[in-house]
Amino acid sequence: MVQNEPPRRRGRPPAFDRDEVLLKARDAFWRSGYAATSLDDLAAATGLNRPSLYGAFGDKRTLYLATLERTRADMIGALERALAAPGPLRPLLARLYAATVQLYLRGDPVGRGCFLVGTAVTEAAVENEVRAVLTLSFEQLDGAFEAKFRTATRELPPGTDPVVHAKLATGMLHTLAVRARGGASEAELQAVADAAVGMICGPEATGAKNQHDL
Amino acid sequence: MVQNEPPRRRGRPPAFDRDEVLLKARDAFWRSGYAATSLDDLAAATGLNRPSLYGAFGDKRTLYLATLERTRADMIGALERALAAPGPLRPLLARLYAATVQLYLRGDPVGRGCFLVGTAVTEAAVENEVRAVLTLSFEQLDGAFEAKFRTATRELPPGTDPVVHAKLATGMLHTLAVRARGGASEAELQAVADAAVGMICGPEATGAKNQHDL
DNA sequence: CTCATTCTGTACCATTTCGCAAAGAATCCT
DNA sequence: AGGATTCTTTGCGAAATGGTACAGAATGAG
Repeated sequence: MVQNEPPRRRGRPPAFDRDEVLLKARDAFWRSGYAATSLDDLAAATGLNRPSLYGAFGDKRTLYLATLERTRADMIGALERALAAPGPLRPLLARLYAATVQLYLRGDPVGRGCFLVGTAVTEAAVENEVRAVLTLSFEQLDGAFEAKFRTATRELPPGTDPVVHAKLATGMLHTLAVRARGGASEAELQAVADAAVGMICGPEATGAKNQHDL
Repeated sequence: MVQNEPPRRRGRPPAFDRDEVLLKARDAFWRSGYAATSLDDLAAATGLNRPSLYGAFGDKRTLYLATLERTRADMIGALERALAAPGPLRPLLARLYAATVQLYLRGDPVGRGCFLVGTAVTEAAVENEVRAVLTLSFEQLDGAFEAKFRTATRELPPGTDPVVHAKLATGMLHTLAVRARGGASEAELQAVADAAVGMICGPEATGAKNQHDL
């Protein structure tokens, strides 16, 4: 599928790895948001100077859209991989949310949360293309949870609607993202993550085989 | 309590109402976010020119903090009023979330969501004072829900922990805010709101008096 | 080797942005 | 009325910002 023969460009070869630069640019946006990140910031963060950056990715807005789209794809991929893991649902979700907490906690001096929620949500009200990425990512998050829940109805509270339940599961990711960027501690975030798992799977069965006994 | 005798300032009286200006400035920030809103935008939105704005509220950052703090106070006030309304819990929460949906849908061309989530979350990673307001507002949201849930345990699923449940209830506000700014339709948001109420109060009892029967 | 091609780096430009100085206008105090 | 005080307005200026022109460097083609 993939062409392992890179088609030998003509002139001087780029001195940077396009993918690395994209991720470093994303980090810069992630810290301060789109509007507050200048081209100088991006140049410093990536190691390229402005004209090279411009030549490789176009203007600031286009570069930002590229980081957004890249992140959306990464995120959905990671979620689908996590949801496809074997084993019962409850620990699977516990791992998923715990990993999310760890991701959102990264940053200095405070957790940066989710790149999309932390930067694109602000721009979305004004920038249609940003909003489109956001919309798509939310649909895909909801969709991935929904598909998983359809195949795991026996591990969910009886009468659960997978569509509705999926929106709750995505919502828990949203609140984790927002809280992390608000400076919540690891303990707080983990408490929310635990609450999310309990809410989705129902109260843990401790001894009694029917979880709906008092 | 309140001094109804306004203490007669000395010189030329201001030609604007401070509160109105603050709300108009908030609207400007609400649309485009903090960093993307220039002083000229603020001047145009409020009707004041830059030096007047500066004289009345200090620099852009201080003005933004004032709008943030004002919004936090308004929001908590509205939430506590809604939670203090008489009557059973389920319709109370339904009204609360439905009103939130309507608020978050306002905006053009797309719902602006929550002012705090839509603008402060981005800045919070870098601006300590912004983060402080955000932290406080989240604590107060959690706290208000928790207090209500403590007095309404009989209307919640058995074994519910008010502290944990409150975080879920706040989380539903977060996802509504984020989704609204992502362009979600009224129907989508209302579906999330309904899901939130169902999640918090447990499955609706239809006919059977015990909601835990199948 | 020479030339075309592509990337890099310096320098530059136009615009925007924040902030302020200073003069003019409206009100209060005496 | 006259001065003190506070707000408004015009206009300025320093800095930052996004973007680009152009010369130089590194590579492939012939």
